[in-house]
Amino acid sequence: MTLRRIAHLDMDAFYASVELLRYPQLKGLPVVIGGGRRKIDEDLMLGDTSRALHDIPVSEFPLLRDYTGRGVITTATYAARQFGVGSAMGLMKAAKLCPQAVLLPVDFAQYRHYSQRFKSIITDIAPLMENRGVDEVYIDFTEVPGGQREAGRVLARLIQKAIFEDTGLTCSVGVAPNKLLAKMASEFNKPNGISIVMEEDLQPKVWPLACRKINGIGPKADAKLKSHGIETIGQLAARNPAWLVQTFGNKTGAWLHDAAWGRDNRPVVTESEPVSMSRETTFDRDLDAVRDRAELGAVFTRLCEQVAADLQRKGYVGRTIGIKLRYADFQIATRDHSLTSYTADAPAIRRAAGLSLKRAPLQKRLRLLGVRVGSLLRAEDAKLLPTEPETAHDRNALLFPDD
DNA sequence: TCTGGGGTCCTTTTCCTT
DNA sequence: TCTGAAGGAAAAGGACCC
Repeated sequence: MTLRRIAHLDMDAFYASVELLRYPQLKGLPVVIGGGRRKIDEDLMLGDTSRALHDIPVSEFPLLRDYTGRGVITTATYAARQFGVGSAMGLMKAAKLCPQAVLLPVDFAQYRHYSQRFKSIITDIAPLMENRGVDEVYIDFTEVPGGQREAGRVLARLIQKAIFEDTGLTCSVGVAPNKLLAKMASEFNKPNGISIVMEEDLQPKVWPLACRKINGIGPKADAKLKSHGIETIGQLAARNPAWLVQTFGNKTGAWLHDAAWGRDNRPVVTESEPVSMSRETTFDRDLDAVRDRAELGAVFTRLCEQVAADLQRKGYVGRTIGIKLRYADFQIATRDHSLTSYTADAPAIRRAAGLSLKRAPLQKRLRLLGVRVGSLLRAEDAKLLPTEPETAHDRNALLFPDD
């Protein structure tokens, strides 16, 4: 009998593990990987190619105590977590808790490299794989030879072993009848574990868990559930679906009910097209739209150039150009503007983004500025479309001088 | 000294057209 | 010509995830 068997594979402490492959001398020390400002890169003597990375003495690594500026922790090693520092914490706050921690810059190129490696190992064994970011995937075991043995445990073990032998990295795998349960299962046995969940495990294994463990229930939904006395998934499952729909809306209500009963028929999707691309940056200090006009204009232009370059490199064009502002008080405003034709051209994006920016409130000081291009189309598909000339109005829409 | 960056998806509001 | 309903697209905001 073929049962639907879906696996969720999650790399264990991915960023930190990759860094420790490069810098084994840091093993066991508190290490924090930081929300990257260039200063950390300058501090770390990566430019010195005369010696191997593993020969850099621990004493030469930058420390959290020496860091000044904005940013958050992306990952902290277990040794660092002992001091109470963890993901999403401000670096300045973390420096108080654990000043002696080594601070490494986020190195996405490196993580992407290892990401591609472990994913290609997986698809060699099981071709139906869905990407969920750098360190996570779903895999459809159902039709893979051996995918049914021990309800998926044998194949999960094989994949784990193949990844470890090639990269030295460990991962945790959950195998279940669907993505929802597989995602939960992969957390049951961390690190380097395998967890098998069957339909009949719902009540004993899943219902006692907090609602927050359902992928898709975040802090807001969890607080609302709690306000109605719903703490566990079992308590959620016990609620009348009509009441859930009435309280949370049509879509969310029905979804909450299904999720609590372990029902999910989403397929494993092997490829998908991007919907938008964006670039954003947090300033070293909050900027004033008037007084810091020149600086803002320069950053604005750079963001447009970056997102245009991203589009061109990946072969996409878009027609909805938007901006995002985060004010000093952390309020967010977005504005966007749809063009009549598709573009990946930096000046065109800059003009359209300028139109959007003109419509946003600029009284409060700004903490972050972002530029986004949406309604994407593959560049070669867009060539087939008729084009309309831009209007003079669009052309004259410069808010900030171009440097 | 709080709180990054890059995404997706959903809901609500607004605006335009019929 | 005015008004209102209905529906779709675009815009804005928010929740959530890695």
